[in-house]
Amino acid sequence: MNKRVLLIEDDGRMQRLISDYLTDYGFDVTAFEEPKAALEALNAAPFDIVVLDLMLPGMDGFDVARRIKAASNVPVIISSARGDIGNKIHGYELGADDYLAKPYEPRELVLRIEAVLRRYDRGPTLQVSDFTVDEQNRSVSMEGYPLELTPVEFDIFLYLLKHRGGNVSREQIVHAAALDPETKARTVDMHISNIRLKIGDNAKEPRYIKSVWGIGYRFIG
Amino acid sequence: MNKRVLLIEDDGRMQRLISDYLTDYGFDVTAFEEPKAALEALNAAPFDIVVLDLMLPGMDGFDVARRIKAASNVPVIISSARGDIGNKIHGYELGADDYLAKPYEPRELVLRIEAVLRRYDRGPTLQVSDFTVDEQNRSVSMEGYPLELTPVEFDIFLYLLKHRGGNVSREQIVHAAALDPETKARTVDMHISNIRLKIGDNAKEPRYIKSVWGIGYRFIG
DNA sequence: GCTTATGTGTCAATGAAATGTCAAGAAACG
DNA sequence: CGTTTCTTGACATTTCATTGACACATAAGC
Repeated sequence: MNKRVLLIEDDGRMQRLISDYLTDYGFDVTAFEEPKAALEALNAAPFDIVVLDLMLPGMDGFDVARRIKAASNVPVIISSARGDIGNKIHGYELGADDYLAKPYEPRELVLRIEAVLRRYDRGPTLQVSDFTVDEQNRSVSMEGYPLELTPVEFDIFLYLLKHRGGNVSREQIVHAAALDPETKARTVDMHISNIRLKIGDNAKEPRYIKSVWGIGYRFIG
Repeated sequence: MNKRVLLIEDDGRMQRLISDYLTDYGFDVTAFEEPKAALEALNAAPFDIVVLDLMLPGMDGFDVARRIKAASNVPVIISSARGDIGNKIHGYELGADDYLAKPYEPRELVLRIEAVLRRYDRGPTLQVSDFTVDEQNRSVSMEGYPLELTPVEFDIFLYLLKHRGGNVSREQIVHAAALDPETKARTVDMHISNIRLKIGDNAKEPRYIKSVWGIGYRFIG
């Protein structure tokens, strides 16, 4: 099954060139000049990846990228005029998965697309201690066996893993899991308690999540 | 305070290029061609991030990465020859915080470094005598081994370290640890006593915290 | 040197505060 | 609706902070 590419590019000549090239390399390409139409298409049918040209008419390119990322978690590759460093930074902040400066070789685009898709197929797995985390899929496994963490538990656990070795306050945890800032300390403790249950840890002799009195918690690898 | 980057790269031309570029962007760069020397430097002084080139002489790059991660929880960005996907996966499994395929734009490296550092957001670490203090994390380690100080003990110890060589009164300590101003002298003594226990010091022949009769205490480095 | 007043070290008891977990209910989800 | 997830109060438990008590150390005066 060919991968489906959504191409948003206003220059007709360029669009045809890229489109043909990608098709030759076995992609199914759907191209739009209008970002609005592209967004509708994205809602109507799933795509595997979006290639977005930032120089677009009628709508700010960043806005398009933001909408795409808000609507789905499809990977996005942004292209724009060479040397536009501000855009480059902005692109990454928007969560673009790769960035390509114009003019570029079509072959380069193919490589980037393949690289990004590979990353997505098996999301960048974070490996810490006995745990493997696929951030894209929001899944965690422990020594190969999947853990069933709730959304909040996942966010908290991921935050702890990323700060392994360091102390993490309850405030940080509340923020990391996007909880109501007014959330009580006991709530965080409860989530930790539940996580500990699921990973077979206990508070008194922790193998993974240690309580730090007066501070919060710490993941010990 | 500039972020400190430890660069491990065996190609001299490349090393100079990257080094200069990072310096321009406000990083303090220490570069090594030999991984062994780099590991020693890492033990001697704290770095905020390590940039490691996998193609290294005399030692397997993976082994270096493993040792770095084993020795400290400093973030690591790995770079290696393009398309070496096996390495890429392997890199992530080692706990590398990001991966960069060669050849890459120096600017790209800067972006990745900033992204990783943002994720880590470590407070600056204070290094005094045998102790390393992360003020932000409120954690202390002694010769690499973590100390378990209570909140008040931490505040007091930090204050002593910051005033190493100088005398510190009980009143100052009470103030520094945000204790009730009415707190009795004996309370401060007790905290000092407990701290001394935890750092293996004793009152009579102090190696770290010396009592100054009639005045208070002094940290002797 | 001896005495005395005062400072310091640490034990042990107490009270204060943080944490672990239960269980009940509220909120989100399908 | 029924189920899952999230939140929070309640209570037990743990850990910490404080302080008096008393031994010991130090400085100053005689």
